[in-house]
Amino acid sequence: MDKELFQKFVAFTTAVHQITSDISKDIKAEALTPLQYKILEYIAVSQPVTLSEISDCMHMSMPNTSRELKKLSEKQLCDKITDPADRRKQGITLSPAGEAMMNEAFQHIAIRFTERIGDLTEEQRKEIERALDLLQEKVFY
Amino acid sequence: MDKELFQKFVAFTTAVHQITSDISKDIKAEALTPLQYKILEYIAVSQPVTLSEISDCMHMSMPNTSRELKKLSEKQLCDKITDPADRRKQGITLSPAGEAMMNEAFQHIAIRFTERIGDLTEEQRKEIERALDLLQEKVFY
DNA sequence: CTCTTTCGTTATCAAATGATAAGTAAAGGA
DNA sequence: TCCTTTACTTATCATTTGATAACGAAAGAG
Repeated sequence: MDKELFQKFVAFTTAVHQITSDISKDIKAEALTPLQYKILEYIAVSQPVTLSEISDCMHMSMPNTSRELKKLSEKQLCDKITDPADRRKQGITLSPAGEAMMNEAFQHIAIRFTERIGDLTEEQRKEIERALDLLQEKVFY
Repeated sequence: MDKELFQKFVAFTTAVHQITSDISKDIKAEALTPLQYKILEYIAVSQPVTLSEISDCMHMSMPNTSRELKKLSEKQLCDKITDPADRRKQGITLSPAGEAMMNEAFQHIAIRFTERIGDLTEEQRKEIERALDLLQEKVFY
């Protein structure tokens, strides 16, 4: 019953949400809804992905997932490749245009991130890296 | 241009979003929309708060903020108190019922958090606490 | 070859959220 | 006093997102 630790956890996750939302606020590029952007982000880091996986991880129903993915395909931002081993499944990847868009988005985020930690020493960055590793391994796995 | 650090940052924030969303998935209690829940969460940690502050921090327009807050008031989950020093302003707080609801929500989250870190030693928890403090101070401030 | 299950689609409807225009009331300055 | 700005409200409309029913096509089991 680590009450203090839990409170820090809550405050921390709140701060992470706040900062990432600030940092990527006006990013959601050309003609993308917030949901669509999030889906692209997910595809970008988990490529290749199946529709069911997106549906599970993002807590959305298959029909809605299918609809949004269709829109993304129509915008030429992602590709669907039917799995030859099981033709019901589709491997979804970013298209070259999708990669380009996400790279640009990540670059904007990278710039703001750099501003944020700009005045830290090399030693402090190492510390931060260790902290990130630790938390990701023990808490956010 | 700390590329590796930035990549860890992205992976980390993604993981935090993923885990917090998993952890608080089926929480959004009785007759609350996701937005309304987030607003309550914000009020809970920043009490008392003005409408403009909510509007700013949550990146929503004043009219929409006003509308959602009206709904929350009608549900008796928060109170508005006109600032006697400037009667245009309203200090918004959780009502007793709102406090109760958020406490319950936080307890559910606390339980899942405890499950998550249940098998760690006291020493490891101290480490985690230090890591949270460090990151919050240097990165997510 | 049926039967069932898995993976995905299409269509449709309802609810939540975003955007904008117009208005009120208090505060503050000239 | 009059004018401007700030804080918030009300009303309205468009878009996004969520939920559900019904369907198709491939895979796997018996």
